[in-house]
Amino acid sequence: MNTREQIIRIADNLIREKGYNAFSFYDISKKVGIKTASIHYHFPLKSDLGVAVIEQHIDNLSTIIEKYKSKSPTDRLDKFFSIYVAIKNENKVCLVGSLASDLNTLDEQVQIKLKTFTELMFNWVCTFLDEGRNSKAFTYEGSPRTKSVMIISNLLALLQLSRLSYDQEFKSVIDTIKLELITK
Amino acid sequence: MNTREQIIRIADNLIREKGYNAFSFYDISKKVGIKTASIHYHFPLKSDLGVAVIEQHIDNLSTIIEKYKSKSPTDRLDKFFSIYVAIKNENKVCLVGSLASDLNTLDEQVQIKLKTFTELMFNWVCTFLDEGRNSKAFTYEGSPRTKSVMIISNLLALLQLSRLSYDQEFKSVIDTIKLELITK
DNA sequence: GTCTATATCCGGATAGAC
DNA sequence: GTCTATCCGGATATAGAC
Repeated sequence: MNTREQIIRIADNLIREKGYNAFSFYDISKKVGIKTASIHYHFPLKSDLGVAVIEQHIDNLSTIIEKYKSKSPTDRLDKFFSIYVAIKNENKVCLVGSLASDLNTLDEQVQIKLKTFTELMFNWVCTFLDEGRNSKAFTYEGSPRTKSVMIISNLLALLQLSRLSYDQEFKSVIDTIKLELITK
Repeated sequence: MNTREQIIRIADNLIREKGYNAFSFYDISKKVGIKTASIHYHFPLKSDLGVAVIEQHIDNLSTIIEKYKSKSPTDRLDKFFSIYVAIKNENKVCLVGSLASDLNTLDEQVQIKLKTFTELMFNWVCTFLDEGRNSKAFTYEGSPRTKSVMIISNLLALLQLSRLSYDQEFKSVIDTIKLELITK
């Protein structure tokens, strides 16, 4: 992994651990082992780094979507859950949840990129919820869009609340979402 | 409203608009019309102000809980929703959602107070969900605790996502939560 | 209770040498 | 591509006058 990629990876972790406005180039410099001025060579502005972090997430999710596009809605749902389980295991929050709270303080480019990423995630979930209902694999009230908002909301907020001592509920929420979708 | 209360009110709004680490004593000083040094007279440390903001929320919620304690579970559910609708109308996020993202950067006293407030909210929702199921007003899968986590998660994250262009879903999510709870 | 003045620190950002 | 050195602005916080 080259320096640029290292910086992105560390920034991503810091954003999801402490928040966008609480992480600094100095934090990164310590972990990468270069000076803050050198980080500016790769990313002139902090917002350039912010954009790059989100683009990395877009790339990763795009790869997952492509890889799972011919799998069953249930498989895609499980993959979706596994993304959040992984974040839970590192005791962080998801990127959207972290940046959404700071939205009004972000540069416009970062806001726009964040909206692109969020749309991608929503469209993916919406698609497999819709297919799943058409194929009778899933049952739920409301439109696929509304249901996707509800499920993504559950996972996003659950990560935030987990750090506030609602740890033990994480698994049961996922189980209940699946139960509601599949049994009825 | 005295100066101290004004400061708390403005800080609350700034936290839910920009995030804890993005608001400053200077922001408040402009709105109150006093200098930053004067704010330190009322709240020596920023964390003292943070604690006071949360305590204000605890007081407000306690009043609501008391006022609604003999009302029906459905009435209490509607009151619960109305809290988030009000926040939505001011285009902000809720206190817990805002502070949860920055949790690891908050002083211990602020973290502890935030946990107290979150517990109060959860216990309230949990109580009327439980009573509602016992009285056959509500039907749902899972424990009252799990369901309360799911519903609070929906609202908390919905406020965050609303600012990212999922505005039009706000009402339909609330409608769907009610539909799922009440019809089946 | 509010002010002026100031201390101190931290963070983003730039210039220019190597 | 990384360094040293530096600038600048912003933020918390304190001292002491009024």
